[in-house]
Amino acid sequence: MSERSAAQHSDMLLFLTDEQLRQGIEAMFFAYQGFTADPDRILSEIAYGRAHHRAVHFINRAPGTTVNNLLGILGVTKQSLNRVLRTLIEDGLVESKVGRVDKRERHLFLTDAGAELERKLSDAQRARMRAAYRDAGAEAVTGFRAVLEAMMDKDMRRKSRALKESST
Amino acid sequence: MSERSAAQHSDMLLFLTDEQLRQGIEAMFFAYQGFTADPDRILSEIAYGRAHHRAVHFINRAPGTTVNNLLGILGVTKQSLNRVLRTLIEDGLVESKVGRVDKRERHLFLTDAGAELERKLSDAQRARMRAAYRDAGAEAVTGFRAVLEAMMDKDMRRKSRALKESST
DNA sequence: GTTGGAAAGTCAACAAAGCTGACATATAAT
DNA sequence: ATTATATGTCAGCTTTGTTGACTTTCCAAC
Repeated sequence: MSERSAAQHSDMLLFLTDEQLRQGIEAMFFAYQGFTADPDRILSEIAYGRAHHRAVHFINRAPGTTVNNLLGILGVTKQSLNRVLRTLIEDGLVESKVGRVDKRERHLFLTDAGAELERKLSDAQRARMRAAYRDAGAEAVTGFRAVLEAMMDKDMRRKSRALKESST
Repeated sequence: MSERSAAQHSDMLLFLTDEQLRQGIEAMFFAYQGFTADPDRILSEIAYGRAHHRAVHFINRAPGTTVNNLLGILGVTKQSLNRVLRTLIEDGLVESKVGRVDKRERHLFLTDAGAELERKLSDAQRARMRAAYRDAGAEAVTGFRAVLEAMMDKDMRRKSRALKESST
């Protein structure tokens, strides 16, 4: 291996040094704080938490989804989800309809009020995401998405893709 | 504006559509699950949680840091951090030394056992990050980092940079 | 030099949201 | 008929966040 190609080689792998990886880990941590900060502010005003946000987000994204399906996406237990869902239904933000083909299933929908909350939360979150995307540029966004995809667990990647495809 | 440049223009801005932004938001959510999955598994075996991981991580990163400084980095209340710190000190993973110049301050250090846990956790997390970086490639990593930076709150970006510089 | 406020840290009590386990009900599948 | 699945619920526990009250220490104004 010539000196030149050795240098290129180490250049190419510089981003895999422990220090670079540590910085990536910290960036992920700090960025996630920012990512949730705006919705969290809105939620705290109405005595809801992040768990409510997640439920509302994915019900909006896949209207009519079943409880079981939502469980898989969120990666929590049914007891935990149920508590959140119960308050959302009581407060008239989510509607639960018995399945027509399989009556054991409950299909979840946002009410108008639920859709309004979803919009408010996701407007705030998208605004930050949009600003970040714009600052970083289109190419950076492609890279961002590629790394995030590669960081997911395999089954989460599947779920993420299923959601993307369902919304085309 | 010619048709061609109009097309280019809309191409360039395609990544700012609501649908693209939503996908970015979901990717961030799913990726964060993966990001924390491996350390979480290790932590659950020893009856610790994510909060312990974060404390140990940043004490390792900035040995001798004060409680107050750590508070700012983690973005939690001092009472919340104190509980975690107390168990870590009791279990002999962290050492708290009264400040010499200002005796109100406590300076935090990892013991050997603490450093060992930190290594175990961060090895697992870095392995995933390394795999993601390798899959996505060096260019993607640059983009990834740029978007994350842009997504942080301003003061978090400052703290993140301070940490990076301190470790050179 | 004393004192009064600010800063750092600790203790207590509470809340959100995760978890396990046990059990009920309705429906579907065999 | 029996068994399996989807959902909901109760009880109780854990982690990790919160606020409020308190101690110790420092510093600056008087």
